[in-house]
Amino acid sequence: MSAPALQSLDPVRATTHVAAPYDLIELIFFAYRDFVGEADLVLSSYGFGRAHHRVLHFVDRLPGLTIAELLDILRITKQSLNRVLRDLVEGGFIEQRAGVADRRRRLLVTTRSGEALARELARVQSDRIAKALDQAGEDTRVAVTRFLAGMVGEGDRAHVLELVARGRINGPHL
Amino acid sequence: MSAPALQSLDPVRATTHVAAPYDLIELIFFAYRDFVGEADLVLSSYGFGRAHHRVLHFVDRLPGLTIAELLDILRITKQSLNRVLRDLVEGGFIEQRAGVADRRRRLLVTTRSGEALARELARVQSDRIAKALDQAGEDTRVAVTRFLAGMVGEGDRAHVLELVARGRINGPHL
DNA sequence: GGCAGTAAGTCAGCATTGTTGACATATTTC
DNA sequence: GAAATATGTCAACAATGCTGACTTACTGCC
Repeated sequence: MSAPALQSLDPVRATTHVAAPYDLIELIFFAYRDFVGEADLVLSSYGFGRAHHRVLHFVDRLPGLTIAELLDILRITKQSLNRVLRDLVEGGFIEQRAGVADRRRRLLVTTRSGEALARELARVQSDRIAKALDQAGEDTRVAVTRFLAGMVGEGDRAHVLELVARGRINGPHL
Repeated sequence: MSAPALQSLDPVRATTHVAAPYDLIELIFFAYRDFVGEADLVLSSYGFGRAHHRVLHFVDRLPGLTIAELLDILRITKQSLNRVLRDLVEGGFIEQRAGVADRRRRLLVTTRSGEALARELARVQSDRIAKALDQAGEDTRVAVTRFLAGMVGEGDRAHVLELVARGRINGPHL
């Protein structure tokens, strides 16, 4: 926090407040609407929805992911997860393997076609992000990355950053 | 686009690609999940959901909004909108007035309690944004605003920016 | 004045994706 | 062997999208 006490000492701001970032609240809505909307179009041609996308994405990025870890990432119930996971497995996009150390665990991995779909979806989203970063100018990427990380709940932030880094280690996927 | 042709001329990048921004794809997911999740908690104590929030928010920000404009913002069908709008009207959070020039139009405005709820929800989201901006350092706000605007579909961007500006004109709401 | 077009409301039914609760199975750990 | 753990499954329900069809009220225009 950068010197919050200054605010009440500043005569101009003493009786007023910092304007609430309504522009950002609204831009987050519109940006997210269009960001996921474009992927939805691709997904619907496969008979899948947004929930399938999330599962496929994280399995592609974190091969060997378990059900428990996925539930923790998505914050949904296992019944909801199982419904979409079943579609993906039956469609030949995801495979399950028994864990090595613990055979109760199901390690999830993408098949060739699952990987292809995940990458296709990531490409349309990456293109949109790349254009937005490009238009926004220098240093934007670092600022945006920090901002988004700061938007994640404090208790979960370290875990999220670790997951994102884990995904990166698996390579740029290109 | 900053000199995309350079990429194929750069010997280091000639056979490879720019790494896809997987970190940003994932951070957008986690940031949005927690951003709306916190508001959902408040909403559920009123028996409302995310869809009610969106309607209430934009009506509070753009008093006198018509059904047609709201449908264009939310990109849902009038049947979906009507379901949640009816809840908000019956709950005494939104009022409808006949249009002045065109009496077919319903001008939507928040009641006192509707305004209070809208502001309460905006406050928790503003607080999260303010903290994230603060942690991310100087110049972040401009960069993030530009980035988010760039994420909006090109065809809709001018309209979105106009709406956001229109909302701002109504005052800082504090 | 009457008629076409427009803004909005409504009914019915359905899909996706979230929820609870209860219970089953396989495996590990103690 | 018993308890705990990881996962799967059945059933029912809620929120929020959708399509299609039809109504009502009002405006604009010939």
